[in-house]
This record gives sequence, structure tokens and C-alpha cells, in this order.
Amino acid sequence: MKLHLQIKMNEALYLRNPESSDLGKNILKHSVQLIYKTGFESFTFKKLAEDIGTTEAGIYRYFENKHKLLVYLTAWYWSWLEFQIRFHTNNIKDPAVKLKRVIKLLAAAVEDDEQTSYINESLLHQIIIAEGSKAYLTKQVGEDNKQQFFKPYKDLCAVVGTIISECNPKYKYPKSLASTIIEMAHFQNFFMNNLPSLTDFGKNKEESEIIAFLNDLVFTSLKKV
Amino acid sequence: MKLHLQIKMNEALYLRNPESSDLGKNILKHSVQLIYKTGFESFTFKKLAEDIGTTEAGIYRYFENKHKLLVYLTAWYWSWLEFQIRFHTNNIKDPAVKLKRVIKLLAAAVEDDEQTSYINESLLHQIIIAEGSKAYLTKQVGEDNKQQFFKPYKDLCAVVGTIISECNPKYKYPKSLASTIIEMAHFQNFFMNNLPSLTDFGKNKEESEIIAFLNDLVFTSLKKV
DNA sequence: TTTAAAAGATAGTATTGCTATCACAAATAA
DNA sequence: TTATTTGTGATAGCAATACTATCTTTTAAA
Repeated sequence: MKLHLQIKMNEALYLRNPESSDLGKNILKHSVQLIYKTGFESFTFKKLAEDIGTTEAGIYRYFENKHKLLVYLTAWYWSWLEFQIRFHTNNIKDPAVKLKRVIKLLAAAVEDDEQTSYINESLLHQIIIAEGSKAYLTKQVGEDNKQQFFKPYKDLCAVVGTIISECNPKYKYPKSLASTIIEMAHFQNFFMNNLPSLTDFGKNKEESEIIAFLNDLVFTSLKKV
Repeated sequence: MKLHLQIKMNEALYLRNPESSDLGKNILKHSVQLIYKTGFESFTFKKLAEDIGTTEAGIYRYFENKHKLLVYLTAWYWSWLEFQIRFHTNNIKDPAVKLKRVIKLLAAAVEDDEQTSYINESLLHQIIIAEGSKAYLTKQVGEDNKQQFFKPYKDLCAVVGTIISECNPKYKYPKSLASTIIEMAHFQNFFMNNLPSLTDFGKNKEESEIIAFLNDLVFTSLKKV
């Protein structure tokens, strides 16, 4: 049985649904590769078109601009990650065990799940680390938020926040702690690889150490006094 | 007595020292205002030149491109903040009291220190919140790091990390905790104002709550068992 | 089999991100 | 004092980016 996970995306993110055609799927696939390779700043629709073997105008029929495409990719990632979390924490009763699983899923490298789709999750994970926050660190964040572009991210935070509250119902900052561990799972990874003196993991560059750090951070915070 | 704080900047960040002339100082002053107003993405040297009343070519004589200017401004900010921290924690013996001061300085709105310089620290603080991470979230981060562009940021993290270690010498992640609280002081502020459901401060939007959250996070982590 | 939708091909335009050149004024050195 | 350097202003220009428009061909649904 070949299971195909379909993620329902916000329609305001695209002009034509990229999942509805080969060209659209190619846009997603090659944009992940190209952004990964060149970074978001020097990524252009022209280069993407050349990569795919189509024309610039062709890309513009799917996405209004590269910012929308980045928001699409990040939204897709957060939705996918929330599914992964629900799947891998299903039937776990102990919220602390659950939370540990979540932290591992957030901070561990993603193994590419080839049959899932035309999106390489492992590359996308790297994109989220380096470019993810650019999706919301803009002047249009308010507009974009009104259009619900960040719903998948907020949903994920809410899921994590709920587990935190299950661990300790008296803890006062479940949402902020949730967004902190999500952001730090990525930032500490970026720092470890690029500005290692900002972390304690510079020697080994092992993501297991990031996981240990986050576990320590979270579980001492949630310890009932 | 009018004290004038001079920050020694990395010379590779500029082509001509902006602190050495009126035009240069105007570039710094107006770039802070314009980036604050329009965001870094739509900020251009053309617009900046119009704002100042000079020409685009004039700006290019000082800075190679807008990325270098952003890195300059962030480096200036971190240097300035490190000075603030050293100044305001001077003679405090208890490292825990010191750390609390630091967290407050990181997370509290900056009151503009008019006589300090032609840079509006309060606006610059807002720029760091919204644009600061774009200084290093690029493909050139390795190159930029080699040229020591992020030294002020790393120095600040080191200072905070040292205080953390003074609080609890056995704590295993002083640097990562330092970078976490610095980043979160800014991100939680951005979230509070733009994506409030990612935080627990949405109702009141008081930065004192961010400070309380960070204090809780840090001091439970550092509690000796 | 017709007809509509998607894709390809090509053109064009405004803005961005620069570089180059020349003239002029002010500061500085001889 | 004159000569010379240095900074600034003004203008031009060019390649790349970020789109929009139109027309034709292919594909696929009715």
C-alpha cells in the first residue's frame, strides 16, 4: 500500500494550485532544491524557470511572487510536521514522554520520505532552519496573518502548548515555551553549524545535544515546585 | 558634561567610515528611520538617498550594499547593548541579580538616548527585533563570520554566558541558554505584537511579561538540584 | 470532435542594484 | 599663497529583477 499524504493548503497562497499539475509539482520540487542551494535572497523565478525548463511567466501563473512561495513552503512544512507529531505521539499517555518525542521530531534531521510527495522533506527542513523566519519577519505580517497564512505554524504551537500544559497545568507560559522550543530547535541548529560559539555544541555538531539542551530547558521549567 | 560614546566598528563593514562625515551620519540616521518605516525588503539606497537629499551613488561610497549596512547597524546595536549591560551591571556582585538586569536590558524597550549619537536606539531596537536575524540568515554567513562581522553579537552572548556560568558553574549549556534568551527577548516581542497566539502575552502586550517569562525560564534552568 | 484550460514563446516595462565619469567646493599641504 | 587631494553632487548607463501582456500551440475534458 502506497500511502499518499495530502495537505490541504490555504488557497490564498497561490494563483493556481501547484499540486494540480505536473508543472506545479515541478515548481514545488525545484524551488525547494534551488532555495536550498542558493538561499532565498538570490533565488528568482527566472532561475527556477530555467531549472525546470519552463518560462518565468509560467511560474507567475502559480505564485504571485517568491514571498508567497516561501510562505507556501513553510506552511506546508508546519502542516507536515504537525501530522508527523500527531502520528508519532499517538497513543502515548504520559505527556512528558509525548513532549520528549515532540522535541526530538522538532530538532532531529528529517529523513526524506520519498514516497510522501514531490517535496523533499529533508531539504525543506534545512530551508526552514535558514529561511523560515523570513516568512513572517516582514512588514506584511499583519496582512498575511489576517489571511491565515501562518495558521499551520500557530496550530503546531498550540499542539505543543497543550502538551506542555498537560505536563504541568500550573505552568504559566505554555505558548511562549512552545514557540521558544520550536524556534530554538532551528536556531540552535543554524548556530551550531554556522556560528558555533553561540552554542555549546560546536565541537561535535550533534543534534542529539540540541535535543538534550531543549529537554533540559523544558523539563526543569515544568518541574512542579 | 556631555559624554559621547564612540563604538569602534569593523572596518570591513564599510567603504568609507560613516561616522567620519555629516553625510555618513545622515546615512546611519536616515537608514534607521527608513528601515523602521518600510522594512528591510523594500528599503533601497535610492529611497534612502532621496530621504537624505543626496544621490544613490553617494550612499554607495559608504556602503557596498544594503546587506552590509544592515550588518553594520546590527553590529553597532550589539556593541551598544554590551556597553549598556556592562555599565548597568557594574559593581553588582550577585550573579543572579546581574542576570536579571541583563534580561531586563535585553527585553525592555529602549528609551532613546538622544545625546549618545545620531542613531536612534529606540528605533534601532525595533529594527533588531524585526530584521536582526536577517543579518546572519544568509548564504554568506560563513564569509561574513570569517570577517568577524558578528563579533559584537558573539561577544554579547559570551558575556551573558559567563554570568550564567557564575550563577551555576555546573550548568551544561551556558552559551546556548545565552543565545536563547537573547533571541527570545526579541522573538517573543515580535510575536506578542504580530502573532500574539504564539505567546502568553497577547492580552496586555506588556514587555514586563516577557521579562517574567525569561526570568522563569532561566532561573528554573539554573536551579541547583 | 469541440472547446476550454494550461503551457510555451516572446515582448515589454518599471524598478533595483550597481559602476563610471565629470565638475565643483572645501579642506589640507606645500 | 597656490597646488592638490578629498568629499560631494549630478548625470548616465547597464545588467538583473520583478513583474504583465499577448498570442499561439498543446493537452485534456465534455
